[in-house]
Amino acid sequence: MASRRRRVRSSRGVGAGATWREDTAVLQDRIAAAPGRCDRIGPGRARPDSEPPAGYVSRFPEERAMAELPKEYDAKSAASKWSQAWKSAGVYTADVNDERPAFSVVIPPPNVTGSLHMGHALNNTLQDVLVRYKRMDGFNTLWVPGTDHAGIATQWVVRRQLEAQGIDFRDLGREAFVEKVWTWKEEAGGTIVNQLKQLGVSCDWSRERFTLDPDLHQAVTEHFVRLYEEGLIYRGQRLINWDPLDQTALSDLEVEQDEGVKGELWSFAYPIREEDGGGEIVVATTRPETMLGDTAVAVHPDDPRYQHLIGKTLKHPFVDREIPIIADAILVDPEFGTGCVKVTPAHDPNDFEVGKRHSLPMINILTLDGKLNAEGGRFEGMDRFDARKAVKEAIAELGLDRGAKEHVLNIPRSQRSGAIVEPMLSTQWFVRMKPLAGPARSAVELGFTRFVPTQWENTYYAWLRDIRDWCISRQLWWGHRIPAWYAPDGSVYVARTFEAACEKAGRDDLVQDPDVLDTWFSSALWPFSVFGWPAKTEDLAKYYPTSVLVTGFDIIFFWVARMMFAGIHFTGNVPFSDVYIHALVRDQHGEKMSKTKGNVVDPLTVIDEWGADAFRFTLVAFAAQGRDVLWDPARVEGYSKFTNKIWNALKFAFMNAEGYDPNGPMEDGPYELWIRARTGAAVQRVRDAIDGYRFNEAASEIYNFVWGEYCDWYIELSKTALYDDNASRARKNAVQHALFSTMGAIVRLLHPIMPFLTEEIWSLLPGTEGFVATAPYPKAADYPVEAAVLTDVARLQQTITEVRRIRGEMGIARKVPLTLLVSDDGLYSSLYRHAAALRELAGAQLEQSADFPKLVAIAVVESKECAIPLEGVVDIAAEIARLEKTLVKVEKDVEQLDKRLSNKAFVERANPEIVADIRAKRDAATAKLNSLQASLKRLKGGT
RNA sequence: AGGCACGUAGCUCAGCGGGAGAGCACCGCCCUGACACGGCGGGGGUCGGCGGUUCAAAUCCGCCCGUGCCUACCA
Repeated sequence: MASRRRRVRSSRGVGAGATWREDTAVLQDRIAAAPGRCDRIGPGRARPDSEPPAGYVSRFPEERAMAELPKEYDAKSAASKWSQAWKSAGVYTADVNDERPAFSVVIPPPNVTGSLHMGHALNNTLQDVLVRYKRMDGFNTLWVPGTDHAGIATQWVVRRQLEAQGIDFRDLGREAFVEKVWTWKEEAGGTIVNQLKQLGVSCDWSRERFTLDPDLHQAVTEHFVRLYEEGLIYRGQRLINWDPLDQTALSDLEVEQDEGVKGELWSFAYPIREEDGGGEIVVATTRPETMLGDTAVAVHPDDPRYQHLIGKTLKHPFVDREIPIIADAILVDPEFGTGCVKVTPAHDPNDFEVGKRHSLPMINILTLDGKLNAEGGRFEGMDRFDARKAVKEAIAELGLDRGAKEHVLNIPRSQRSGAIVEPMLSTQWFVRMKPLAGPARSAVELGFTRFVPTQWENTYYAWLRDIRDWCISRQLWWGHRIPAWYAPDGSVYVARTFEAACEKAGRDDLVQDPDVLDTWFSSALWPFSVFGWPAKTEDLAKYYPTSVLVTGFDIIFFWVARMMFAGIHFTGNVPFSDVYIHALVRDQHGEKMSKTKGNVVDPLTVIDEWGADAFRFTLVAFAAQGRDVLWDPARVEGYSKFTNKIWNALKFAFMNAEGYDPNGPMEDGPYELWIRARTGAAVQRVRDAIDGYRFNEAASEIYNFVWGEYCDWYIELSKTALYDDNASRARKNAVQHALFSTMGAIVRLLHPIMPFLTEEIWSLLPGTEGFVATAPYPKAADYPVEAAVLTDVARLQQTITEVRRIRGEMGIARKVPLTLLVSDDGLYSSLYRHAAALRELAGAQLEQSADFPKLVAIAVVESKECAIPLEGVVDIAAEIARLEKTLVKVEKDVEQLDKRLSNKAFVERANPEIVADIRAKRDAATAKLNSLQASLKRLKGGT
């Protein structure tokens, strides 16, 4: 609630400001003016150097004065500005008539009661990365958002609110209560949706759905009725999981085990009837009160200790009941305890099976709120845990207590309420799962749906293999009412409407089943109910099956598997081609985040502090396949610096943009060719990473390219031309163009991860049109590669690094000018063209000379010696020390490489390319070694 | 009890058959005309242990030890 209010206020604040309305108007005009823009910017074509790229128009610098560029990137104002702009331009509204191939995703609908947590943030950020990428890459892209009505959770929220006002929800009555819930939903249900918007997700909000929407309700009814008609839904008395707090049945999945709880295994004696010879039989239990529902004691048929007792009868100490001693080989393990087991068919799953095998009476001893009922005799009306104590005391009074020992056990609890769940005999609705599980399984086996990472397929198979029938009725008021009606005689009529049921029954005094369906029963239909199924809508035809489902492993059973069988059963199609399973977000120490542990990180706080872009980038960078995300606050801070770095690079481009004419002549130098080729390589790596759902790799590729290549190298190299008064206009123009167009590629590449920053920059870049959100994603083919330039610049980089290392290791200040002497002709002529860069980046003046002075520092570039005269710069001992240090390393290298090459087996059997490669490395290392030794000798000889 | 992951630099994690990597942290030097939310350079790991396969293993296989999770559970 609080965050919702905050958001409303802030957007009003922005709306009242001077700029955003104007911006929006400009953007709208641009969009109107540029239809089909996506197809124009050169995918697959290399740009001739003499021509400006498509999409760049000449309106610079008049419209882009430097004064407009703020000193720092303001994440908050950019976020609200662009959210508004995207919304009013309808950027994320999919057009069903758009002929391009579809890429569609349905959101895992968060609970309508929910508020955004790290899991949501990760899940939706990853979806948004895929969706934005595909939208830019030319697909008719649709991301359907929505929320889930979350039966139990929502009912509780409103129930508690009423209780706070002193109202018992039961007194209100069903209709009034459900009305209250709807009111609550309208007022507060939008919280999580608004929070998602702060993340910057590009959902099509015009298609937002709620699992209780009328047409989705129709889908649920259809689902139920058809399965019933096909005999796949039945009503029956079964042992189910009962939550006495919420007073509803639960499915097996909604029960969690509290593991390793210390308790006791308590033993007591059942007296054997006098007629059967008297004596006693000792049984043990962790739930003493259940003895009130015992209808047998079982022993193993082959157990010699008890064989004579089989068929004899026991006298129940508290209730008027005689119970038989039976033989059951399945239930009883003669090695455990006394080898005798009390049997309570109505309150234990194994005992239930025994009860069926031996036709035992099944006596329910509990009321729906977990108290003892009339079957409890003198214990009637007691709470189950009070009764447990009372039974033990009463047994002791009778002298039948046979002691207790410590015992570690698991306690089943309701996932929602936390209450201890009781197995209870109850009449409920069930889905027969076996016939549905088969196709769901083979659809994955046959590859119609693929799990990423693949390992999750095993989990999926295992669950479907051992699947049990699904209890789908819930004793709640909030949810999809079961479409079943009862006649006064108890007969059942399942139909789509009351009228249809009446027609079937031939009477009109039918009463509808009071129960609602498991929330997941409606979630199972989500991938097609959102498109209007069972109606044959255009959306359904265009966007179903969806392309990918992105979700956490914790709901593979709850949701993924159920969508699979529902989708296959009703549409004949798998609901999605890919299922990308991401991990859980934990804290730095790998602990699951939980309120009780107090280690919860609130995504909204992170967004507030560092901005949505840095937050999203962090999540993506952490999202390695098959690994949990360990949240480290320091990383967000680090990535917020990344946004700053990009912003400053942009500033640099603008500061040096004087005279830039995108349509003017351009004369590319080697660095322009180099950065273009490197851009293409980065584009390919990023695309490959996203295509393979390797999100973290995509993030780090972009990061390394922007920081390590564009900023650290290209910007620095660009200065050689920009600061050169003798450089021609065409030369400078080419550099300016490379600065801007590479930045254009960077923001397009990065947009899926950092939508706001990139949109902001796109709007400032000269010549761009429309939104980056709909600009074409870069293609590697747009960036020509000249291999010679790559090796040439790599050589330069190596040389610069060598000089810098010598400076660093010898403590030579940056200001002290150095001379770099190169003797080798080839190396010299290669470096000669980069003399300016050597001066600018390494502070070294290039000279050719075969005659090195005595006092020099030696740098080896591609096995060729270069020398830096140190006369008057540094003392000789320091250089000797430095060279000796290097020598040790190189000696080790040579030794290792020689060792491998002297291994005949390696030379003969290894891949020849590898062997050649190792030889080359050995030769290079040897050359370096020789050179170092020679230098050392010279230096030492000189003293 | 079964199953699945994971154990790599102080921390968080990439790499998963050819000479050990990133970010942060750490140590030097530098307020160089985009950025000190910065630049340049550097130190640091017998890749959990033991065996095996291979010319070659952090990388594949087996066992063991630790950690986490999932499923099923003994009254």
